[in-house]
Amino acid sequence: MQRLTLRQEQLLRLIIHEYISARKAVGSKALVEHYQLPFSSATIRNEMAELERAGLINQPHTSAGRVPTDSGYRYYVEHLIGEPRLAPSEQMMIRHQFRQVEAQLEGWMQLAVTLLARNTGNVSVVTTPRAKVSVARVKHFELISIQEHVILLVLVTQESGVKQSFLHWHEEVAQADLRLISDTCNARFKGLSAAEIDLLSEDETGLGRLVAEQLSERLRELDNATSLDLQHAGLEHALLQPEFAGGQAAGEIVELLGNGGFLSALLPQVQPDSPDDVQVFIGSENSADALQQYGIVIATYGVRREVIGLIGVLGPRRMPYERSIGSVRYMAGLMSDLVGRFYYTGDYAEE
Amino acid sequence: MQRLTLRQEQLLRLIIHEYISARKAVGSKALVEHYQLPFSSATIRNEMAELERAGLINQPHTSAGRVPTDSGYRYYVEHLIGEPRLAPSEQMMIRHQFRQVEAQLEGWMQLAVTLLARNTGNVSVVTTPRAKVSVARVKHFELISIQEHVILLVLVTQESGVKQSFLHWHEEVAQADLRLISDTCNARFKGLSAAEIDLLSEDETGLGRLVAEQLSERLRELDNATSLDLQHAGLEHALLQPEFAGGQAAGEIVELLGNGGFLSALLPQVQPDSPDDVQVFIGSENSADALQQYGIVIATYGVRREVIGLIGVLGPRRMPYERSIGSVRYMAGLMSDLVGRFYYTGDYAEE
DNA sequence: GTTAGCACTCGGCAGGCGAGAGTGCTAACA
DNA sequence: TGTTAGCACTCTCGCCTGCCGAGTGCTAAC
Repeated sequence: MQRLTLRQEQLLRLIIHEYISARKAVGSKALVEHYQLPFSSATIRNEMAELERAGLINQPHTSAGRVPTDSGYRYYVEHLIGEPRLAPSEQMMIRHQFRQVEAQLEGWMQLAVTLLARNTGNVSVVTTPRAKVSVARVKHFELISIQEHVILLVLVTQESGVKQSFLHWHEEVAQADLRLISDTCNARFKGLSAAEIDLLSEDETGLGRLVAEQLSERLRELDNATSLDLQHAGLEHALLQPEFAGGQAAGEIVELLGNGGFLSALLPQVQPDSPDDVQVFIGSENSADALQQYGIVIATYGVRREVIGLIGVLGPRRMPYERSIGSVRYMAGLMSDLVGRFYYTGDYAEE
Repeated sequence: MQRLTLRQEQLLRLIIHEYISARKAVGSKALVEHYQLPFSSATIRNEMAELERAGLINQPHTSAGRVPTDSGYRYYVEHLIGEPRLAPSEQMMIRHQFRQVEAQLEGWMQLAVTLLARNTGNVSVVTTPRAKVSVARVKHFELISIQEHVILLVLVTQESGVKQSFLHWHEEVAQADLRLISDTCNARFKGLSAAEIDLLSEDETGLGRLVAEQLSERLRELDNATSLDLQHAGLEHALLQPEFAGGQAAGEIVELLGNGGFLSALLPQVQPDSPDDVQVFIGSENSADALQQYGIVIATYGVRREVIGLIGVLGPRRMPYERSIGSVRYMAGLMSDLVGRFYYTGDYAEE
């Protein structure tokens, strides 16, 4: 696509801004008045005709105003907004809020997704960061007596995954005895994968066998954890958008977010290797049918190439891309930072 | 309120059923035709006038059909549906699904809320069961090395609560050393509450002090856990109801469920001491303003009087009460059963 | 290159109208 | 006494119609 003239670009920008905030097709006259342009509406009309020929805007019907097309938004995102950053004051406010919260992953995710939704006025989503390696192996586990018949098993894998589960056993076992069992089993199973434990577990008897079975089961859960779990916030923003106000569309977006449909539609098109870099998908640019009516601003976060999560914003195609991109970029960077410390370095207290 | 005649009761039942399924005001003629009543529409009209005088139904406007009032639904729930039970085949199907899932609380809650939503065609909610005792005390904890600077702390309280958190420490500590530390600290802190640990922690140094601080923090979190956390499912059902289809109402219900507003509005009016017994709140019967437009069917579940959770259904006033009450009662019983075994007895495998 | 003017298009809205559903009342009937 | 048929009346809803205004493209003049 060839580059537009400066005036055309500014015009496109104005059309998009106006359409985003007023959510109805924008006409030449209204545009001139509202922004006090130094041209008459007729001139604007000529330019608009040009933009329409270029496929960047179109009219829903004759004698209506113009509405940006997907390519129009694309041009805007590529050429007209540069690399938006959050204002320093906003960055400070966000960092401040993160300092208030417990230094734990769930808290960070919860806070990030909430702030992002509030900041962009749209639905925002975040996934847990996941290691990319595929076969989980035992690093260490502990057994803790909870109640008469209930034992807690805590498993840590070599990839720093943590998993806990409850064992039920027919008789009470003292904590000291649990320790003996866990010591021998730890020695035996250290470094093994689910399949390898299965081979050994047949030789085990009694509680040891139950432990082996549980370990194997948990490891397999980690292995099969293709389903990154998705958290979202700000759903109410989307429901207030006229695009999704009808019961039909509202139901669709809720289902999309609720049952994993969103992730499985989104994942194939996300480049996992552009850390902290924001990717934008506008309407028909989405490969999955289910996403055709949305605009998506998403980034990966994590540590180097080892653990990767997603964080981003989901909204109607008519979305404040500039602000969204800035916010998502900042949030992804912040989350990468936090997860990095969390996985690899010392205390978070002094910031 | 005085009792109605048999025919009036049947009529009320029909009106409610018809209104629930067809969701528009029901008229005398349509009723006679649809259910092939052995009376003419004129007779039905007379009876309807009587029901209206009793305040059980009313007309939205002259020459419209009749719509049940809150008192109408109340009469229906009290006198016309008895003690609905789920069909045995449905019970079996549900139990079967529970057998497929990991024997853990989160899994059960997730499954229960999903099934309940599907079964009733409405939004369903569930909270974690919480012990009613107020001060948490250490029973046992373990320290597990995760990575160079990261240690996992798993805490079990005397009330069988489990809490985990990550510690960051400036140097690597071998698992064996962690065990030494945890042994001495366990001996020292066993049976203590947050406040009591705070007193001792000043004498501690090094890692022991960090552990003490963390333990105290986690215990306080358990103490202050007034905010039962709420899970919900089936939101899409509500959004498809015409009552909530507008963006306005849709936004309200999402916010209600999303930020704790629902629980804080509901809790004051729920009787906590009627275990497994279903409570119904219809429209204006709800004490909180925010709930006036909803019908709520809710039950407590848990173990004796010690741990109590909520499970139930939220929908428009026009809600299938009979089916909802049956489903909620069954689910609450099932959850009580599961939680009971989980906290107090042996294996769940054989059902 | 810009602008004023003009004829034209079309969505949205208000108003009028008729159909249909529903009601209460009255009088007749079993 | 309870039930029913008939009737006059009311009100909503959907449909049509005509008008208003916003917006457009084109042309001619500056």
